[in-house]
Amino acid sequence: MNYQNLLSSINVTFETLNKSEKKVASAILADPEAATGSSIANLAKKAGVSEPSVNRFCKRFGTAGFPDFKLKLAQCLVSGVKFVNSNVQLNDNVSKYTPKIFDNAIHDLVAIKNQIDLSLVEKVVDQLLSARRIFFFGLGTSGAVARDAENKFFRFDLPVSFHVDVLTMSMLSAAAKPGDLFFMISHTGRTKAIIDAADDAQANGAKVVGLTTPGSMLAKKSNFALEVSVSENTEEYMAMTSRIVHLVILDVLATGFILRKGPDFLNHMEKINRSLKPTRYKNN
Amino acid sequence: MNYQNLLSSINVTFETLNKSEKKVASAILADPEAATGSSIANLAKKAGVSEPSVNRFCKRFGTAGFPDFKLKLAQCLVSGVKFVNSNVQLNDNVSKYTPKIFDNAIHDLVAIKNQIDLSLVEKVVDQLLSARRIFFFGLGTSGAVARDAENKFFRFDLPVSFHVDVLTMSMLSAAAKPGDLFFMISHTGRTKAIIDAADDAQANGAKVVGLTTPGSMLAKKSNFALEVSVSENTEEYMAMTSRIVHLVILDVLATGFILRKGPDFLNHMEKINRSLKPTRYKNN
DNA sequence: AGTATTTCTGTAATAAAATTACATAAATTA
DNA sequence: TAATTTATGTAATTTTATTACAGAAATACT
Repeated sequence: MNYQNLLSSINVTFETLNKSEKKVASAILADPEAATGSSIANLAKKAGVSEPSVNRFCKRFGTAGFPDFKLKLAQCLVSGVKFVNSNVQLNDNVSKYTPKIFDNAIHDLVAIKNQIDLSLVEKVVDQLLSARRIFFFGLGTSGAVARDAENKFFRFDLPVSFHVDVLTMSMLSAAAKPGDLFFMISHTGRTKAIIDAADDAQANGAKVVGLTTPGSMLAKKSNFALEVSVSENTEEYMAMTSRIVHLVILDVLATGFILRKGPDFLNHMEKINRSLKPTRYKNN
Repeated sequence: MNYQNLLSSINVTFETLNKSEKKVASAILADPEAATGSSIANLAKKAGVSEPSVNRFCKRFGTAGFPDFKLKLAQCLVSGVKFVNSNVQLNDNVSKYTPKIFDNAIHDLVAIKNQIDLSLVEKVVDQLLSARRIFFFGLGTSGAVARDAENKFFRFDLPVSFHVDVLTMSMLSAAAKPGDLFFMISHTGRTKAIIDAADDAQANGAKVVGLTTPGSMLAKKSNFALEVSVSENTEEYMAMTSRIVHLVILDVLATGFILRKGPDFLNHMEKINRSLKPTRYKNN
């Protein structure tokens, strides 16, 4: 049992628990923080079960006993993986919604970190290295991600551009050539302009990388689909964690690119960084 | 006492401790992991002191007692361990650097989540609510953040724009008026164009919010400084976690804004979301 | 349906752990 | 050196957790 995910273990196995264990689980899930601070008697009372039931519950989840359980629970709370009850509610105040927004982002990053297909990352880095030109396409929120990507990759000494204009996308994909890499960013993976451009680019022999939801239309049409699934219900209040994950994945790809280029390449980038000096005031 | 740094607090204050406290401190520092698992009797024996001495030690460091101390110690170990060894190395392969990039982002989000000044968040939300116009300014990486912010806030039924052009920034800040809100995004907080614009805007009676590094020039010049300090050395390979944190903070602000507007506002936003439907292919 | 068997859960006893009150020892000050 | 403060340990008390066991509930099997 991985104690980093003690809370989610409880969540996942909830239905398989028996009556009193369910009561204990509910009491803990309702307020995990509080659980780490309370005594076994207290928690038993809160859950409406006997103390030994709580103790048995702890052992069932692979801990030595109640104190050990509290310890592991406390640790798993720190790492921020508190994805229980982290939906923003209409009556939340600032001290409620703020950690929730953070927790959602953290939770999804942890999840994708563990799920990401490393060999696929490697393959996409290969593509980036061998591309003759790179285009980043994105609309709406993903437009900002595309812009961020361009801001990173233009330093790599090859023609990179980002586009948020559907007409430009049409023209570029119509004029695509082998050796071109079209990097399509779309959370839904259903944006018409992006899909159409992916089709055209591929028909013209260019390669398409899709950064999108698993199984989406874009994922299916991409030569390389970087699939990112995030928690639901972050959209209502527009805290879309998918774009956060997308940005981090682009960081990973950029890092992979630099490492493959070798140490000499760091000099090239240092040159670029130095150029920023005159745009800044000196410290203090 | 900040329990995130319990271990380093012990380290720092070590010399000021008295004899038996030093013994306890040494025993804990020698093997903090073990300390989290042992009983007070055990630790007392290991340190060569009495049990109440251990108990007093715990209270001195701001914890309720020994069990509470163990809990906080365990928590600080979790975040501390991750902090070590998460720098990308030149000879890292994909399975090494990928989790490191994720861990850096996760670590910083957890840190800021715990540090963020909630009353300041509330105040900035107030400003956003009462602003007549909102401008997001950012350059380079922060330009993408500014764009993302605009993409969120334009839905809020008030004039919002983002700018990445220094001439436009000059003109807008020169023409600033009371009621205008200038939201300046700059990781370094030393970008000349941004600082100058902040000065001008403020001189003209507009309010300035700065999203930047603690104590930076921009922080000092802002009416409201959202200060974000992130781990060093994420810049060399350009995985700048600061922008990730900035985006999440903007999510928090947007969420705060919506919640303050009340449930009716969700309808307004639903209308906006519906407008996207024809731009997308149907599922499957 | 009714009995047997297994699984679950609580009570009460026991054990372990932590805290407190107090007394003595050490250090500091006058 | 005596007075006072501070530090530390002993022992008692209290709190907390665990165990052993018995009765209840659920399940399986005639």
